[in-house]
Order: sequence, then structure tokens, then C-alpha cells
Amino acid sequence: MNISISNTTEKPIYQQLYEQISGQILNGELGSGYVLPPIRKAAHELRVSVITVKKAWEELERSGLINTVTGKGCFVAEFSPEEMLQKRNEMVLKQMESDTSYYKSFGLTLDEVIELLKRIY
Amino acid sequence: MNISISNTTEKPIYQQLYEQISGQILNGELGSGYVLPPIRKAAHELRVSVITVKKAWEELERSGLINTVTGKGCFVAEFSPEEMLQKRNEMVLKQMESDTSYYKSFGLTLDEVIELLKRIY
Amino acid sequence: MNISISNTTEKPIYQQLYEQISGQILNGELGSGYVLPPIRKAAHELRVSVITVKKAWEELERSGLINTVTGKGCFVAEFSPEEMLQKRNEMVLKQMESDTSYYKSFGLTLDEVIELLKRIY
Amino acid sequence: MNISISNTTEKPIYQQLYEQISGQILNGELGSGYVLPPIRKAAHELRVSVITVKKAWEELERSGLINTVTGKGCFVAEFSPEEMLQKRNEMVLKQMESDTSYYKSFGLTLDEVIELLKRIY
DNA sequence: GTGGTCTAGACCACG
DNA sequence: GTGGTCTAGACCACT
Repeated sequence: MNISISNTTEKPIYQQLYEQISGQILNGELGSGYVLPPIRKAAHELRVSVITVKKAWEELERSGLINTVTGKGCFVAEFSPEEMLQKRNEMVLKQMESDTSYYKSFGLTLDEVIELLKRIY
Repeated sequence: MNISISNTTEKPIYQQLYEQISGQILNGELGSGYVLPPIRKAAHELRVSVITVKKAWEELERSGLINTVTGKGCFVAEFSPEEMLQKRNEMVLKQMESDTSYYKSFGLTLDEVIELLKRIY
Repeated sequence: MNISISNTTEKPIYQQLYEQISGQILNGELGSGYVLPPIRKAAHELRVSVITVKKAWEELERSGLINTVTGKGCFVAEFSPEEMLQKRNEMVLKQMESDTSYYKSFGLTLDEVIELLKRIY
Repeated sequence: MNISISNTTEKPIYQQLYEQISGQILNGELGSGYVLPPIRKAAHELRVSVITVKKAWEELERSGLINTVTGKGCFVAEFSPEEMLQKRNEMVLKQMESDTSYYKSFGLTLDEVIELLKRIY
């Protein structure tokens, strides 16, 4: 569990958890079969409510990233490297669509966007 | 007023207004001195609450993009082309920082990001 | 709101709500644009927790049956009769698959199943 | 023992065991006098907890499908073909009642249900 | 007044 | 000890 939570941002805590863990799963940090910490333990460590953690875990389950087994725990699902890549691009593209529409509303061209991207990446 | 509003998205309406209008100001569509429609008229046309429009106009004022003159209306502020470019990049970069940190959390390299960007821009 | 809740069954309350309302939407009882009662009001009337109602409403949203608009309420989504029929069959078939695998495990033939169905439908 | 268990489904393992074995008894696969494997052996083979198997065996005993003789094992009970048929229909009808009430809540007619059944049986 | 989020704590089913 | 459900009540953002 390598998670950082910000209370000052407007992003819900459960979503921060979801994004960070799904990122760690899809970039290979958390491999297939890895067991997520029990929700109560995670809640205690992260100093948030159990229900908040559960909500994040539920989203992971819904995205097919983990399998929840009552009485046993939550396991990172198994996928081939291709599936992993596809899922990753899927999630990134979904976000990227709204990002680009924002850039476009300022009249930025693709080249300008890439230029700015290079400056901060 | 060339604005489109979505109720089904999770983005607040006032923010949709703010983003679209600030975009139109900073890409030159709405030039210096342009008079925004009165709050009540805009609210009626866009079929949203007066409060919602007011919130958006206030944000624009706070960002220095418009000047509100009581009893007269809201005018697009005057800036030099350089100022416009700077303000634009300021707003875009601020958003882009959080965007890139999201991409990075999936282990994407700069080249991969650019690759995906090209596909949807 | 024509909902009946059973506390004796093992089926979670939120799921009972979800099933009954989705049924009413897809059989035409609740037409497009119909406004669901506010979660707090529904919770009070049904004498369950607000969070329980919310969970059911969330599932309806996820299934595309309603649109939730913060500050306004929850509206039954719009679909064509064809979409409605398709969604309905989708949901029924999903359930029916597990039902039939149960029947099959007892060695029942299709004809025997139909025979029994006619007796109790 | 021809049993398949799924961990990802929401159905409890002990119930999966119970349903599959009772199905095999009532469709004749496991005849009268057949000896179920000892709990520990079954648990080991199926890779589940002893407690889980015990729970399933208890349910079978309670349904009158097996007789447990301490120190000897669990034997499939004896019934006449008529009794078998009756027990089978009893169990199926009980399940079918809740299934049909679900279909009805979507406004499906008997003919529509039969139509869909034929497609997937 | 609407939904969105979060808390702290309880009870149950499963293994 | 694990997750699943539910409660009662609080605070915030949006309209």
C-alpha cells in the first residue's frame, strides 16, 4: 500500500484511492494475485472510514481489476499483458478526451499542446 | 453566447459556463470590450438558474477576465496579445499538471501520451 | 413510488429497490422524465436509511435507467421503445441464464421446465 | 465427485456444493446408498474449507437427501422414483416461483418468457 | 431543497 | 478474520 490522500483537493477520497490503485495495477506494480489489504486495515492505516475504502474497492471490482471473495479478501485479477495495455489505454483515453476538449476550448492546436506537455512531463 | 450545457456530466454547470467563456475570451472569440449578456437574460436563454450564471460571472471577474460595472454590465477586460497568451497558458498549464500526473500514475511515458493525444485530438 | 420491502428475505434492501424500480421503468409504469422521489424522502417513506436508497439509485444510474442531476433530482432516462425492449431482455436474460443452469442441474428438459412454468405463471 | 466451484460468483460456496449434489442425487447420477466422500477428503479435493463442506452436507441431511451415520459416512437416502420426482419438483418450483415473480416485474408475459427460455436453454 | 461525501460503529454471512 | 449490509447523522456543493 503506497497511497497518498489529500484532503485539500476537491477530488473525493474514494476516487483518489481508486485512481492510485488502478494505476498501480495497470503499470505492473501490483501483479496478478496480489492481495489488497483488508478494508478495515486499510481504513485504519489511511485514517479514513471503512466505507470510503470499500467504495474504492467496489469500483475496482466493477472495472474488473480485482476479484472480491467474501471471507477471503480482494485479489488483483489476472490479465495478459495485452489486456493490461488495453485496459490502461481505455482508462487513459477516457480521461484524455475531456482533457483535450478543455485544451481545444482555448484554441490550442495539437502542436501547442504537445509543446506544453513536454515542458511539464 | 455560444454555450452548450450538459446536465448529465458531473461537472457543475457554473464551471461549464466559466470554462467555455474564459476559453472564448482567451482564444479571441470575445474581444476586449465585448459586453456579456445580463445575468437574467443569460439564465433565461441557457435555461439555468440565475444563481448559477452569477457564480460563473463572479469566477470570470475573479480571474480578471471581465470587469463588472454596476448598472452597466460585464465587459471583457482589455489585455495585450502577450497577456492573453500568458493567461491562456497559465490556465491550461494548471489543468495540464493534474492531467499529466494522472497519466504518469499509469506508467505512461511522454511518447505514449503524445501518441494517444494524436489519436483523439 | 409503489415499492414493497421485505426484511425477512435474504436479498439486500437496496437490491430489492433496484429490481422493483428498474422493473417499473422497463415495463412502462415510470415513463421518461419521471422524477424519482428525493432519496431522503424515499428513505423516510420506506423507513430505510438514506444510504440504502442512494445505493439503489446509484445502480439505476449505472444501468443507464435514470439520470442523476445534483441539486435537481433523479429523472427516468429517455429511450425508444426498442431500447427499452432491449434493455429489458438484457436484464431478464442475464438472470435467466443462472436460473436455467439451476434447472438443468436437476436434469430437467426444456419441455419439463415450460410445463412447470405454465403451472405457476 | 463431479463438482465445479467458482470463487468469483456471489453465490456462497457451500450453496454451490449443496445445489450441485442435490441435483446429482435427484437426477439419478448419485443412486441410493452411494457414499459421499468424507468431509476432510472432499474439502481437500475441492480446495475449500472443511467448514464449508460440512455446511453443505448438513443442508443435504436437513433436506432428507442423505443420511449421516456417525463413524461410517454419509449415504444417499433411498426413495422411490415417485418420491424423487416429487422432491425434485418441490425444489425446482420453490426456486421457480421467485424467478417468475422477477420476470413478471418487467411486464413479461408467459409466452415471452418461454420465447426467451428457448433461446438459451 | 437537491444529491455527494464521509464518519463511527453495529450486526450478519462466509470460511 | 474476511467482506456485505445497514444505521443515524453530519457537512458540503450545486441549484
